Amino acid sequence: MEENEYDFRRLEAKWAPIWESERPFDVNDSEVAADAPRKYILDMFPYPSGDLHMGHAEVYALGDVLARYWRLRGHTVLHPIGWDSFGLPAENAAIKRGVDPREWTYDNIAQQRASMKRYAASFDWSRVLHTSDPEYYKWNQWLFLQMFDKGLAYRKDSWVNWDPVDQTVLANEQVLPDGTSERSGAMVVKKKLTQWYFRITDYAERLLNDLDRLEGAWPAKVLTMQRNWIGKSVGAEVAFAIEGSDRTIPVFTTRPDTLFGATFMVVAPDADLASELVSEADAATRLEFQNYLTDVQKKTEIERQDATREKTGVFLGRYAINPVNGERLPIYAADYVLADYGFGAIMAVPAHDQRDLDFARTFGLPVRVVVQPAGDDIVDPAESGTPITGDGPHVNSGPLDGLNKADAIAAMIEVLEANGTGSAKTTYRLRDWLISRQRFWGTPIPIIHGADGAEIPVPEADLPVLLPSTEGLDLKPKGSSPLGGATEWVSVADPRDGSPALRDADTMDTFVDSSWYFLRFLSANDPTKAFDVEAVRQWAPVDQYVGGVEHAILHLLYARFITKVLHDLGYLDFDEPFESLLNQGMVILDGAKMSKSKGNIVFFGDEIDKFGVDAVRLTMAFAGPPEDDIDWADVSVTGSHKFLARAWRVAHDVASAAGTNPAGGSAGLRRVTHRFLADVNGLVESYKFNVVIARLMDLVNHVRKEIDSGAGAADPAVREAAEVVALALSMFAPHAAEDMWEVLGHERFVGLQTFPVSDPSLLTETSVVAIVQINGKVKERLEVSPDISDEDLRAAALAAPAIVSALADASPKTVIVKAPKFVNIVL
RNA sequence: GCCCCAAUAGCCCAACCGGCAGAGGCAGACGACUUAAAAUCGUCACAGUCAGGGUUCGAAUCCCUGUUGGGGCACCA
Repeated sequence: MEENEYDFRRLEAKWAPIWESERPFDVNDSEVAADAPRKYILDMFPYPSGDLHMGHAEVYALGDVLARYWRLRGHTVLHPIGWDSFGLPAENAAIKRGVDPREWTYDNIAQQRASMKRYAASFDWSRVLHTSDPEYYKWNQWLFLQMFDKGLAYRKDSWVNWDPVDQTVLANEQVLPDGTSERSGAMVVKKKLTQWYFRITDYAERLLNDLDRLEGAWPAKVLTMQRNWIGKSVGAEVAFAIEGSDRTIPVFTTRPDTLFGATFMVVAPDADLASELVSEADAATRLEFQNYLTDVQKKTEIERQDATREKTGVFLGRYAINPVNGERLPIYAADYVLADYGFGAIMAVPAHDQRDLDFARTFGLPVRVVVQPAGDDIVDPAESGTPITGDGPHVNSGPLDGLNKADAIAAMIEVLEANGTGSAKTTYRLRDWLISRQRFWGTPIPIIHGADGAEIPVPEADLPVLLPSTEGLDLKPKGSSPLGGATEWVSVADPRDGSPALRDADTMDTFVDSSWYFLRFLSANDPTKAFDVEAVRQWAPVDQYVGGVEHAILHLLYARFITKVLHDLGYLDFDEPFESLLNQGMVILDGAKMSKSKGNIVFFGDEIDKFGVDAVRLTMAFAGPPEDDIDWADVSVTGSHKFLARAWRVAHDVASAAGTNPAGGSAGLRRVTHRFLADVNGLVESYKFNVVIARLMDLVNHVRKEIDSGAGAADPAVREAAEVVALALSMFAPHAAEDMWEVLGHERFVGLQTFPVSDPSLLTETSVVAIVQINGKVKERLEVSPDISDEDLRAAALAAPAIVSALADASPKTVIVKAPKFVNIVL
């Protein structure tokens, strides 16, 4: 192929080695001026399973647009990349093939890294990290110890989510709404196990409140999902005495004002409380309860969550005492009450709660109305089956009678507090983050268990606790960590006195790894600390984060949490990690998600081979708004390729010398060029990459026209336009843009240039077309000066022959004038 | 069931504070170049904005109702 034809293969072969050796996008902190404007642009790092796919192609194309944009705006941009390389797929692959997970992982990383280089994203390759490197996970262990020290990492015995396929526990966040594992797809079962937790619930209120600060900078959808997940609810805690017992049952309610309407009490069958209460009942009741509990535990999550199914439960043979009126309330166990929310027990107010009403109607329990909204058609809930949930004056409620809901709630809390039987209380749906996993390929938990049961942190000097060799180790999931089988590794001396002790054999959830990696990038090669506080001060928080919405809750919530913890520990002076967030959509095909089983996969490598890196990247950005899915069947990579060829040819046609003063060039073309410059910032910053490209195409069309039929290739305005095209195109198609820049006679690198400033004096038109309407219908177009006054335009419109004849002798009622564009004559 | 978002040309998508529905692309038709084709260049056509109602001098844009599609939540006391 000749050198004057656009050939993406030649351009890729030419520029890749130059970028590789010159490293234009590496950031050396010692060379960045203290007052240089900086941007930290971060793309979610990949998990190394196989080669890159089209989803990666999209994130890294879009992230790179933003990174390159900020360089064009004169910022020093940090744009790092690494690999999230611990995790189950490596381990499962290793088991299947009998190899070390390390091998599988680092082979995949090598492959992805090569593809990533070929993709020419402007990454700083000097800061690459892999979370499975001891140099990285050492600091994971350090983080764990910091949290352990503050009581934020702890072990407890609890019902946990167990994935029977992967044979490990899961965090709540990893269980899908249908009760399956987001990893293996298996139906998750509950198991009672002792596990490590991070105390994220301590941060629930801040995690919720600080979402307000992200309003507008994060997608509204993500904010909503996080708010839902945290699930704050405000109400009161009420203690019920139990007849024949010294203990009380605390319950949480959002409606303490309805306490006089409580007619029974329900505890979760799988809560310890239920067993405790029933233990003193008669044998028949105990047996009935046992059978019920067994039934409940056999239910899948889907069955259990079906709100439409008939309420079930058993009477426990015990009574609670209503603290405000002394009434005896029978206590039931029923599975519509959850063991791990609130206190695992509720007061039931059937008149005002659908679930309680359903239960009461099934079991023939009394229903007492205590809120009576105005209106004749209020039917007894016991009859209608519909509870009264609206506001209204309270009745049958002693001191609360006549009060509305808000006042009654406040009054009731006062009563409870005065009696010492309750208080205001807020609960959250969010539970503590279960971080231990019974698998090999993760960060070992740096704890030693003494013979006396003490949990002893591994001394910081002994970090990292390295994963043992897989030699002779059975990685097959068997319900306990494979590390437990590494006898030599597990057996250690107690740091306190040298007596025999055991290492904790579990590894950490890989979401721990990714919860702080953005900090590690800032000093990725520093062996002495997790992150450098000075570098953090310079770069963090992340200005722009780019990645998939599938991490809306998990990763983003955890990263926010860990950031706040590190803030509180004094390491960070900010407490939100990501200032703004862009969620890109998915790449799909023919309306469906690509999947191996459906065989509708578009392969990254194939597309790049066929059309070139630039065309694929351009297509990703041009397809539509970034948050929308891209149907690969709807886009034209060929079209992108054609445009790149067209743009590239324009640079070749330019006949003026580099440095030519554009003044005096075609005013029309200069106006288009400067309009583009005036608009490009706002467009990129509002993520309208597709519009930027459309405008760029428009600009190229104008230059083409100018070259072919206007003032010609020597017009300095043509050079000016071609240079702007090269600069702007560098955000999307770096090879083509870099080559254009060279052809235009400039020193490399186009990606390190800055946009010229738009000259406002070039933007104004010499004349504009004003439309004249009569009753909203366009009747005439007038060519007028752009700075015409309302009065002059009005006069011109009324004097226009077409208007005069259209009006005949009708006289206008109103004339609305918006100079210089618009006149509407209303009759 | 509840909440949120969307719907513009055959297709992907633009349209600022309400002011001529079109920036760009794909697909299409025609023409130039060519022995021919590809490539390239040029020209053209195509919708009245999901439906119905309202506000307004004027609505794709604001409000209401509905339809369709997408997403989130859902026995959380």
